[in-house]
Amino acid sequence: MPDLLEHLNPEQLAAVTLPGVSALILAGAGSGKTRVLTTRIAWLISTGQVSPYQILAVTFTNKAAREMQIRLSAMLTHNIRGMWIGTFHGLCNRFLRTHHRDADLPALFQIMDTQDQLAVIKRMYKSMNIDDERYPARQLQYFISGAKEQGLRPNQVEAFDDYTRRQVELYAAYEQVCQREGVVDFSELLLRSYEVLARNQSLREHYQHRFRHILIDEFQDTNLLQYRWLKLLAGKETSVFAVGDDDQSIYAFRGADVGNMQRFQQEFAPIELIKLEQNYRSHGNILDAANALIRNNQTRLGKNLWTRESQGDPLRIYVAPSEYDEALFVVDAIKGLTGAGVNATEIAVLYRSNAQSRVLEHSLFNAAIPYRVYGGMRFFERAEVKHALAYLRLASNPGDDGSLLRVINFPARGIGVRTLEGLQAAAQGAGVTLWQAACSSRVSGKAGAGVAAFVRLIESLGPATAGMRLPEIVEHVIAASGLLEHYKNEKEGQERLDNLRELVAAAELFEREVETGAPSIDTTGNSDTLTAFLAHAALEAGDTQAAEGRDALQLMTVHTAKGLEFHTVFITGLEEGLFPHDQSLNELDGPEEERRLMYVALTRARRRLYLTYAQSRTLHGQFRYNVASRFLDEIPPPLMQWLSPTPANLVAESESPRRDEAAESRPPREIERGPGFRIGQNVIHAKFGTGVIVNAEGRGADARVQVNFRDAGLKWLSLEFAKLEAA
DNA sequence: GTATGGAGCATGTTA
DNA sequence: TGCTCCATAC
Repeated sequence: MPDLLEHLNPEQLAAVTLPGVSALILAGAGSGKTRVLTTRIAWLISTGQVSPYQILAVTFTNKAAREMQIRLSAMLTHNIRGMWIGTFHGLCNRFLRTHHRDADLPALFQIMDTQDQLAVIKRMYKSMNIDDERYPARQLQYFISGAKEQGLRPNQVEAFDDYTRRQVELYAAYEQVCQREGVVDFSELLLRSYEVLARNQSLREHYQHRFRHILIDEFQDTNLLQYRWLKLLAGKETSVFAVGDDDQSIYAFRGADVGNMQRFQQEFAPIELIKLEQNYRSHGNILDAANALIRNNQTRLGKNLWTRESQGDPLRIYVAPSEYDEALFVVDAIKGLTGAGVNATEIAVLYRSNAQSRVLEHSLFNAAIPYRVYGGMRFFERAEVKHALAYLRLASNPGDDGSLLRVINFPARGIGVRTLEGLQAAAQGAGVTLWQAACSSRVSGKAGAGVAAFVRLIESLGPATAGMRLPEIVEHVIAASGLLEHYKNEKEGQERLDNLRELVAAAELFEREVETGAPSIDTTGNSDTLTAFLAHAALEAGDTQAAEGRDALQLMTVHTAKGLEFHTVFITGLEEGLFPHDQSLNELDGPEEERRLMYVALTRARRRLYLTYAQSRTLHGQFRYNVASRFLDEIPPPLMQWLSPTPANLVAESESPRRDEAAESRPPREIERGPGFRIGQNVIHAKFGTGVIVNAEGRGADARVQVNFRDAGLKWLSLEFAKLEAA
């Protein structure tokens, strides 16, 4: 058991073994945050201070929750099933399933994702004759989520103008629809749990007494409602252990409130404050650059990362004339790196906005470099998967109008717009759900036959699948609904069929995890595995893209890269207007949030960091010239090595001569190692023949030259491996 | 019920 | 520039 605490540095050890008080752990990037969190839990349990049952550990992403569980089960021999560990939404789901009566929800309530939520709003607009131009559905969706994340119900939202008053009315109407249909959106999970706890004293005291330790990951990302939820759960005896990094707060735009860190210090006082500043990830130059950059922010609690590692390479800066040249540079550099033995999965190309990936992808494709792009459509969000899930949801809760509308005529059953309008009118008139209206529908003719067939189909699903295992149920529903047949007959249906098969596989995996009691799967309070699976599908939307090959290069936005690390990182598009982004500059705290974003980007790299920008770029069909990002000016020049001087920075250098170290930041005219190699030098290569050196980078073992061969064209060669001879 | 085209539009994103 | 959404036409 003491070996749990081995290899912890003094600050980590202090944090892990804090006696039962509340604490704020300021954990810098790469400082072993997850390790501290999980080791503390393991320490609390293995020293017998608490049982797993008394611990609540909450994260933002399923991935983080899973990682915690995996690490914990490696550290402990205890059964941790009784522990509450998961995402805010997952835990609230568990809570509401158990206390659905107190929460005034049906036992089989369904969870809507953002797509479903938008569909509900649009449907409501139609029945209320709302002008979508004046009150865009998307905007109302933000309005509702925003209000809920502040903990506000319609009657609590302050409205000083007619427009807002109308939005509040629509918010109220939306709530009625959801309540009638037994569906909840993501923020409702939290708000509803919060309200149950706030209103029900005995329940609240039960949980406050139960949870002796509450641990929160990524505390800087919490919103106001999450903060208040935690505060309600924490009793007098509870110690709250909040881990976060204000410098990595990059989600203010979706409601995260760094102010929670100050709030926590005041309202949970007295608390312990521990800073984890030793970084175990990056070389010194990378950290120095990150520290120097973030020092430009005014509002921060203050931290300075340091490392025992060597300084390492300087940051490599490349200025490209256009985004195409930027992409070509990245491709060349990657070829060099993988050629020198760096695994492609250990290389990440980061950008500020998704639109930038296209040019990069194009060049990578042409160069036949396998890559993987993060972001975009996720597995459980695909249309065919959602169709299948809609049938499953109807089997368990036919009152779910959204699911009914999605599939009542898919595959086509001859139920057209007019029939549907009739059904909707009947439902509205009688104040019932569409399903009830459909059951008592007396539509005649073909449409009537279609509706009747649909009703019979849904009604048959329950009895037909009784006693089946989850994957069999899913398989049955896919076939009985006609989805299978439909996609088989569709020309481009193969991929959709594959996804449906994948859904059966997902059900299989899910069932296995339920049986083996994997703590990530939670069936507490669920009446059956199907309901749990449907909640799982909504709460964990799955991966964004199937892995394309094993050794694929990683492409993603800086936001997506948070929490990850790579041997080599390229930060591209470092231009004013792009990074920092134009639109952020008008926002309150926008510029500082952009800088934190850059800080996150820099600290992803372990060994090697490339910063690139394009002097010109076409964005949204608009060609424009750009100046270098301010962030490049905020990194001390001695830490940087310019791989391609631009006239601009040559001028700058002659105007203000820099210290001696600045010599490193100029492109190397002489290439160390290999006698007398220079740019412009003619060389001979055993395989490629004769050529001329046109570019060079790196020193020592890293030194590489770009040679334009007469026959073989442009090639990057590592001086260490390639046998080059002067001609 | 599906195909086509034009208008409008364009940060970041977890559950 | 490229997509998403909606209206219109078949």
